[in-house]
Amino acid sequence: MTLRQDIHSSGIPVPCLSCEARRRGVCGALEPDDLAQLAKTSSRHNIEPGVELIGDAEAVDCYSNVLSGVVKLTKSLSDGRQQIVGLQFAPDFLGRPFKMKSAINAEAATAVSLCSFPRAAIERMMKQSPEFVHRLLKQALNELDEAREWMVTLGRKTAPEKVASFLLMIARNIDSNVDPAAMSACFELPMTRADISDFLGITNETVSRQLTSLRMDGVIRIENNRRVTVDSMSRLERRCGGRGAIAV
Amino acid sequence: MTLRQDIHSSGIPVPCLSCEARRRGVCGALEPDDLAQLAKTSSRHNIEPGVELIGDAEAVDCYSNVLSGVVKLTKSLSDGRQQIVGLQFAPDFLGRPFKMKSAINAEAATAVSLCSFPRAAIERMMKQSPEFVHRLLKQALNELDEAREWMVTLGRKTAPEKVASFLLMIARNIDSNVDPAAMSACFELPMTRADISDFLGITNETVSRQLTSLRMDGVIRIENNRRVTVDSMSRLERRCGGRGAIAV
DNA sequence: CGCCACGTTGATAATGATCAAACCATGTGG
DNA sequence: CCACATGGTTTGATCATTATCAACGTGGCG
Repeated sequence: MTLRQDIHSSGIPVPCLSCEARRRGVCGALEPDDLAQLAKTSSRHNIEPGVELIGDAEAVDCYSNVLSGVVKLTKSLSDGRQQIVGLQFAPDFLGRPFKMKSAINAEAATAVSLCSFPRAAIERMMKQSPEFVHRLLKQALNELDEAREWMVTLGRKTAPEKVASFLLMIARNIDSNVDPAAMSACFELPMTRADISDFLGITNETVSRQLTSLRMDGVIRIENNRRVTVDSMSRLERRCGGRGAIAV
Repeated sequence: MTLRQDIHSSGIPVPCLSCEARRRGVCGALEPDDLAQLAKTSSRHNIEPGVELIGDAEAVDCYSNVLSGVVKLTKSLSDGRQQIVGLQFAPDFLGRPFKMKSAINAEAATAVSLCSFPRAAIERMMKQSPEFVHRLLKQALNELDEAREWMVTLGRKTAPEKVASFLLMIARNIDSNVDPAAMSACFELPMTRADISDFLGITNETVSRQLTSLRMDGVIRIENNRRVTVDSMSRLERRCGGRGAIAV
């Protein structure tokens, strides 16, 4: 009864109540009315690792919130060389407004759950809720910052620095319960060595070598290929190359 | 007479009348009233090459439209390694909404003219004009696409491919009067070899070698270090590595 | 004139790619 | 249960690309 009343008074659709996308994602911009309208057309999906979500040069007919898991965004050259140009974690918004065709490929790196909306529903929401567009802008600018951060890594860091930077980034994104100042962290890598190499612009052999090098030096422990423990975050940080921004 | 009436009825501020930012930039989103309001606080500046526009970790107190020239956005590691993470041409919007401090450095690569607005004016415009936010989103997404395109270049292309890709990008951006299908193009490089190397994640020596290699092969001519003529666009394209997107 | 910043060219070294083989965990069918 | 295939991973040997170091050219400018 209390529950029903809560729902009634707040007007927030039940599946949205505990959704991360409402707390930190784009849905946080929406009034209960808008949210209810959007929720009517939404659908949840559980995706297996490796499944392609958006094909390159494919028409985009839906947008999604990432609720859990990791999605990798890739671009490929015609001779097969591939580059991962972004990773999306919950509660990121997946999809490219204003473009009919996607120029990138989205694929589930881990098991992923999505909350998907038809294209038209998102477009309507963009028309009727300025705050929603505002949120989309914020997310786009964050992704832009991240992309540029990785451009520095791709263009100017050595292989050891690249791998260290990658581990640090994953540690900070995957395990949100680990606070940034923590001494150590333990987590599952969300992708294979080959994926990591496509992310860092190096070969999987080099990734492997750098990981064993970090292991030999006692910076990390590798439990079973995927599971990694960082014993000393500060030592890992020191291997990421110079600080991103020049100290003031 | 007809002209005066146009101006009067449209109510567009005089300096904005022939401004590229109104035709293709963010100001195109604004109604005459908004435009007039914004124009009151705007100021134009001519900047010399090499002048820093936004310092890393510096408070951002104004936003600008690029009216002419090229602005380079850079990020640096503390040991001096530098990466150019973006180039802005007219009529791009310069500045990072929602953040007090810039994480990147903006510097005039060529002579640049700007139309600048105080921070508060832009924030007000974002509140009162949803269409303006809409445009900012579009620009941010375009910059994101470009950044990701360059991630592929940085991570997966060889030095010769990088230099060819760079020339192609410049040819397409600088000389907007050259239609994309043109056979040849002639333009001024907007930056030094060192800048180009910071953009491509290679050394200036390598840039130089690849340029002479292209010159030897008759793909380009180098008039005087800065001035370049591409004799055959198609041959240049063929040296950029596989097509960005896999053909359908 | 000679300085200075930028650019080119050459010789050598190092980083990371490539090729190849072995390894390991996992799942499958005899 | 074990042989065996499979995909991902590790490790080693060798090679290629590109960085580094150094010298020289060139054009503008006090």
